[in-house]
Amino acid sequence: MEPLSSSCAPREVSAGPSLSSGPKSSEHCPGRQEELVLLPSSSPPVEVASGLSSSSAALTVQGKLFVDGISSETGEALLMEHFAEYGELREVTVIRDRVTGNSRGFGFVRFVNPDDAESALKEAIHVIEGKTVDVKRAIRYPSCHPAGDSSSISSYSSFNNGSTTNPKKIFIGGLPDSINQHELKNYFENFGSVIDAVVMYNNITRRPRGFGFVTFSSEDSVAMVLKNNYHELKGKFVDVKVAIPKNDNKYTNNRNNNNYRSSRWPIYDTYQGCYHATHGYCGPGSCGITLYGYQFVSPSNDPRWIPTLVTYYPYVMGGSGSNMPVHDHLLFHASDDSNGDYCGTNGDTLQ
DNA sequence: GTTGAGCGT
Repeated sequence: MEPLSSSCAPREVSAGPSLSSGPKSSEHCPGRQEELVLLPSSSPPVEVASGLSSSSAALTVQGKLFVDGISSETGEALLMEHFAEYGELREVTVIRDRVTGNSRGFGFVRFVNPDDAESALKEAIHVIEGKTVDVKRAIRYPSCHPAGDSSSISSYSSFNNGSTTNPKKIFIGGLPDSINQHELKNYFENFGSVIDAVVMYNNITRRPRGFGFVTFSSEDSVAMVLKNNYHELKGKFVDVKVAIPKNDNKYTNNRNNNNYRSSRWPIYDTYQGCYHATHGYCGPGSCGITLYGYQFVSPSNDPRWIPTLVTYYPYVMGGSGSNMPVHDHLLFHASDDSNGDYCGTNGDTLQ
């Protein structure tokens, strides 16, 4: 039997003819070109665009949106009718099963003017034929991956392009079953512009699995979110942490052993840092401190420091302090030195 | 118990 439709047909990503990606970093995907369209440097001052400068923008096709969850009855005409409200379209496609011709429940629209796509993305909710659909930037997956290895794809859409600092994505555990992604998004938009919000379901039972993810356009939002120890959604306290990059071997190796959940200091842990309106976030990682599980104390003479509880990963905590000994539960005092360094450092008081 | 599904021609 010949496979009728390979789910993994080799897809060549054809680089655009004249894409000058500039000095943008592409460390998130070693060995790959930044072949996809980047937002112009003169992007309009919309928060969504600016927040995507280093991550999602590199994976998206300008002006193109992925529309998921459309009804099986929804064809190109209805898709077009819906999205034409935002601007002129250059492409509208409903993806169908090659054999049966049935809609696979998603499609693509591409706007002539990418700004129109941004407008559509800003819409809180899209309803087509009475069905709430999920509208996101279309992502071009760079190539096919062997079964079981989706690591390089996942490193695109999650975390922060492989960057080990300043995460933009949070994990929310203990979600009430009744919550949907729009409610999740609404809540977290109190902390900044949300690029994506998902509630995870069991694929077979369709039951909610009790957790989800929210991706912000700015890491500052994550800091703000984590500043609160408690978040209440639909009457239930939920648990918010920095998302572990999925399929990242650095984590999954450990995730599969007992340390992941049972050890005192698992692969990641929570520490206390500070957030300051002017100086920004401060804690291990930004201060070069390799300690974790300690308390970070803000300068008493500057009330603008806000304590913040942050989940972080030990391996992230390198930098200038990577040769420091590792201790538990140490008390640091932040200092305001002549360099304007408000962070706790080697020279700070240990108690 | 609370770490991921999903995107083609």
